[in-house]
Amino acid sequence: MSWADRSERINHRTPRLLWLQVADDLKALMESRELAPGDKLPGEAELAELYGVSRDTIRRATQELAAEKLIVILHGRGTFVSEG
Amino acid sequence: MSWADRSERINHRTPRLLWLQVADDLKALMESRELAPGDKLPGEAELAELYGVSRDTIRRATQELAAEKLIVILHGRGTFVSEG
DNA sequence: GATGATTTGTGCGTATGTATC
DNA sequence: CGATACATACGCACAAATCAT
Repeated sequence: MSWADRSERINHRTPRLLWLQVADDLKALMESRELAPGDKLPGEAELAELYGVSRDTIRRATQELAAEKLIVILHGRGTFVSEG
Repeated sequence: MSWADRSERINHRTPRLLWLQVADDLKALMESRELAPGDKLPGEAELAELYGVSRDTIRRATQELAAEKLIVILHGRGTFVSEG
């Protein structure tokens, strides 16, 4: 997909955890197939900018998705949408 | 060692400081050699989850053990049980 | 092979807000 | 009130794995 600003997807003033909001948005992108299996996500630093949150928040979100096996995180390579 | 939940080692209802309880549990693991010299500890965030305490509490505990030279904390690398 | 850029892994320091003792 | 602790979040520095030149 073509990545543009996604900060409008994030509400900093609700009690809803930021990293959950990020995780949910990424899930929605995968469910709608805008993010397809095998696709590489932007780097953590870039995602942080796109969402307007810190890298820490991005990492919590991606680690949650990795625990759910929706994505795969590879050291030194990047983060990818799971195949199959 | 294989790290699993250690929250049962922590009693939140005693006046005993949480970080001391964590430090003592880590010491016990080292004395029993479940944690051997050179072993890498889980990251701060993971330890926080395993013990059911905050990262703040984990850091106080590890900094105490580092001051006692029982462990070595290396920026960007991790935390390791001291050799010898 | 060597070098530098990219990307994830990890720890450091700090801040805010809440709750409990 | 102050001390302790929790939860969340920010930004940074340094390390390690990988990739491109």
